[in-house]
Amino acid sequence: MNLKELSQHLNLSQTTVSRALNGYPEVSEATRARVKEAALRMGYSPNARAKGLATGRAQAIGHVLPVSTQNEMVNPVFGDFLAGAGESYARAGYEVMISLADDTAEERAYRALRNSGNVDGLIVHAPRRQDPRIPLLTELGLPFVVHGRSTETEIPYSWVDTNNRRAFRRATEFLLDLNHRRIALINGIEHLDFALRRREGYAEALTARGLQTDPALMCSEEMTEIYGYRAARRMLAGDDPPTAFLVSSMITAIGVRRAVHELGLELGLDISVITHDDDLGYLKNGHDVPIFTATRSSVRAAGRQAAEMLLKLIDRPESGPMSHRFEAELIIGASTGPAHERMP
Amino acid sequence: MNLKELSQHLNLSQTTVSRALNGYPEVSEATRARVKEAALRMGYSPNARAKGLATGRAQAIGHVLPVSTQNEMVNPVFGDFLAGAGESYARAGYEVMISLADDTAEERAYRALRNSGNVDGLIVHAPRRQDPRIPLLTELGLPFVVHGRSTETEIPYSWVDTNNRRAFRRATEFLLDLNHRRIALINGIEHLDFALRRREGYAEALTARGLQTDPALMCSEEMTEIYGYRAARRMLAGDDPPTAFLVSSMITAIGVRRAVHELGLELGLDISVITHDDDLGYLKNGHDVPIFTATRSSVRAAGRQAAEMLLKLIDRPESGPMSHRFEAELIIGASTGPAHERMP
DNA sequence: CTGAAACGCCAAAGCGCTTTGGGCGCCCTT
DNA sequence: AAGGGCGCCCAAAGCGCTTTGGCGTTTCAG
Repeated sequence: MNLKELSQHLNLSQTTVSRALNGYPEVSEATRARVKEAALRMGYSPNARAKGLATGRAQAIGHVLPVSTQNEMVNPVFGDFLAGAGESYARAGYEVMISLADDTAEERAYRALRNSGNVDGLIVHAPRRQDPRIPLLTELGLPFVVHGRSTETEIPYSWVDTNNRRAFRRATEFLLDLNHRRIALINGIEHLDFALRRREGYAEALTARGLQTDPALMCSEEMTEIYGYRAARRMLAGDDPPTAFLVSSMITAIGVRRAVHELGLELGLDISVITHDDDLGYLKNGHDVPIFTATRSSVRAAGRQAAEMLLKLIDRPESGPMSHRFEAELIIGASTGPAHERMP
Repeated sequence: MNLKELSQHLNLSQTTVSRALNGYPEVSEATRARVKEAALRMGYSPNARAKGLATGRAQAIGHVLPVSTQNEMVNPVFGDFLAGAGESYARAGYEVMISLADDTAEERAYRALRNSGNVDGLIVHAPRRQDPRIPLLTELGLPFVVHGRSTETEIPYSWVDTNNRRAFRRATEFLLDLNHRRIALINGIEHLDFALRRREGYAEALTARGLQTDPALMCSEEMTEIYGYRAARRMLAGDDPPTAFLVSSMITAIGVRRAVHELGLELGLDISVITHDDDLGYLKNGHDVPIFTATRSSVRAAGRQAAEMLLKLIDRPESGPMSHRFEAELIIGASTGPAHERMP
């Protein structure tokens, strides 16, 4: 059932049927009702490609997930981000298109995506420092919102981000206030911008108290459970081990906890842990008593915000680069406590 | 840059340029080379919508994630499934389109998706018992592959699934062999088919040994960490508590472990736990020694398989309903041990 | 040397929709 | 009674691509 058939069935022109369906005023309410009823009854719904060709809009948003060869995993945070964004998209009648972009042919992929006309705008995930995608997309004139930011990118762009630096500075200060001096940082991959900022916040807090960062207490990898486990085991086995860990994700913190338990130590008593908490649907940080002391910032809310922003940007591109920064909340849980000496 | 411009630039017709680019034989290799070179140099890439209109194929696959109002979370397994499927899609030049389908207007949503022409086929996630989407999609003539199966659906359809029943039967038998008699089942939502089958496997194993299922030892909810924690706490606090848990996901098992530890009990010693393990990228079940005894089946592999199947089905629909069943592997980890009495 | 087949290319129609630029009645005004 | 305005509707062009049918030129067998 297409427009032509529907219009023939109604003895109306395609024009009139199209206008009736799309709410244009040039058609009487009587025929509009008649058309709508018939469309519903006969199960008519428009061909999105044809509509897109004619209007020049795809009614779809692209999400580009960088999947490099070393970094094959899809960030578990993505699902929640999408769930948040999806609400806004659905309300505005937009679809979601996912591109798993191999980062070897990045530029060509983005150019092709623009030319394809498949999307009206996109969300850029996992920005790096000086991310080349930002100037590229700006040049291509494709509206986009970055989830995160890109240090050392001079040109203006739209973004939604958490104040990662401040969150990790605060968390570090909290541990310092509890008299911890050997604080380890189990960070995400540091060519990603958020991880960089977290390290900076951590380092700032230490320096402000006259402490040095210790390379032996810092590591940077993909945020898996195993990574947290191994890093904690390794560091705790060293001489002059840390008394506290600052961890980049709940999943990784769970690995740290496993290592701590295996060594017969107790969280919050022998070893303190603060983690960042994205407030994922399937991994809530406790209900009444939080499991971990954490810097919490809902990735779902970020998704919602980014989507709203992008839709606005598509609607009125001149409304210029926008940005929104979420402040993370410091949640005090049972995984932190005052530092004290460990038995050797 | 579109076809017309490119062809004018080359002093060729659109026909010839199109054929040159798409590998048709009616054009000499000399001009083909010339055309390809120019296309590359001038950054030409086709408009997917126009191409789709003309060919009737969208070169895109839809993934429909049911997002009901109670069940707002996106299954964390989805990312890995997509990563697996994405490899196949990319190789065949297909894009991915996500629909977060509200299950209230399911039928209309699927009809509209078909009419929209946005996808050539789709993957159905989270099938339920007697899932109405299967007859609907069959009637619509849209190729699809179900990730999972649908009990009590009579018409044939294509699917990729894990042998959930057998996996949970084996796991239960393993616990029974270790002399456990009070075995709890912390299941996923049982209106989803996979959870149903798991419960059946569990019940079968018990009945085969002359044991009864005990409603107090069975529960069914969304597979979050908190759920595992609460269920385990509640059951362990009851009189005649379980000595073993059979858990539906790693995340939930982590919640169970947390509860067990909080009660001062030790996994594998006081309490045994077997979990299903989807082999997620960010949550590997150990490296040398598995954390949990588990029934493992890679959801990524399932994604790859489902994608291959769907692409084949799109290519030759008459190649009929296909199916592939993965057998889960029973991994023996440190979370299980012989049953013995607990101090009251 | 001729006719047919093969080759290399082109013009134009068509995919399903939107949108421009009218056109035809009818009512209201003057 | 004529003119203007408005409400309602239509025909046709166009979005960027593929594909059908055809046309001139070579090539090669008979």
